[in-house]
Amino acid sequence: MKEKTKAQDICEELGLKLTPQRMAILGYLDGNTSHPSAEDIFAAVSRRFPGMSLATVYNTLASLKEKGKLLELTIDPAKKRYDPDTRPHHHLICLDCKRVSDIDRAFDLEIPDSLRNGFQITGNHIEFYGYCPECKGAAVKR
Amino acid sequence: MKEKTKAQDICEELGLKLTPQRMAILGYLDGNTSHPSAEDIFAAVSRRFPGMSLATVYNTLASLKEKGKLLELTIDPAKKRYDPDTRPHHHLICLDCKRVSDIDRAFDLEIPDSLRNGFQITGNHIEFYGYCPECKGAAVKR
DNA sequence: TATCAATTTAGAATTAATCTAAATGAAAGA
DNA sequence: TCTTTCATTTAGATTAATTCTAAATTGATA
Ligand SMILES: [Mn+2]
Ligand SMILES: [Mn+2]
Ligand SMILES: [Zn+2]
Ligand SMILES: [Zn+2]
Repeated sequence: MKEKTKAQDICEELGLKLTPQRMAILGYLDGNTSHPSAEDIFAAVSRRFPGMSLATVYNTLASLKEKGKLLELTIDPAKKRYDPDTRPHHHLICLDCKRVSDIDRAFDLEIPDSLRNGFQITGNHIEFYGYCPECKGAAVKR
Repeated sequence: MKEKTKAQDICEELGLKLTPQRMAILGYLDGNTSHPSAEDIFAAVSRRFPGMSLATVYNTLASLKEKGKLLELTIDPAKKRYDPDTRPHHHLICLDCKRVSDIDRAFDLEIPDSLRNGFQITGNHIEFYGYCPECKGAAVKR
């Protein structure tokens, strides 16, 4: 009997056709903690799958995001970054190289009604800023 | 004797020339809690100051940001938003209309070394998500 | 195997933001 | 007040991320 990949599982669960392009993108994203941009994903997947279109990457990311299988991060001002880990967690971004790292810790972020400005709050996300191990050595220019 | 505006004070402090365009932009930003985009600022200031260039808005925002007199927020995925309140505080964004509101409350966000992934952490910012008073009524579509 | 809607694709279009180079003008000194 | 200079403004071109379009392809179903 054939093994069923996690990529296949996700497509079946979401009612999406199993195309080779999707398999490649989902395969690349599975367990990926690098928070890649659309271009990053395109570059990586194109290597194994020449002829693939950047539009397909955007299409696939849109489907996954819509179905709640992918987070779109706005932490990098230059471009959107994507995260296949949809569990609630926070992020740390290097101000130099823009590397994004996970912070797996829960915080108590209760806000009294008096400070909610009438909003109904549904979620939160903490952005931590700093310098990654590779960049903090080059502290000369700061 | 002439009154000195806050806009003038800021330009003098930063060593910037007092141009009418800058005065208008700084005047618009002073005390503004709407977290406007560059286009928002351009639209508002153009009304009182026709002929103004959008490039001047971007130039002025860049100077202010560089000198630490303005925060650039990446909370809105579509465009950068600006905040003349540079004191540390957090934000609440309406998922419908993208209105951004302040959260003036301090949180204890200590992270043990073991979870820092080798990063040197210099700051943080919490994004709260939800629905503003105007939008939460229209909860039909959710 | 035939059918058809979903998907992929290349390229055009959109949009936020940056860059360029020429014209302008604020400010400092004569 | 007049000159000079360099920061600033400006329109328009450019870049880069993302979205859109419409035609070709293909996975799934019968
Ligand atoms: Mn993550
Ligand atoms: Mn604010
Ligand atoms: Zn780094
Ligand atoms: Zn709203």
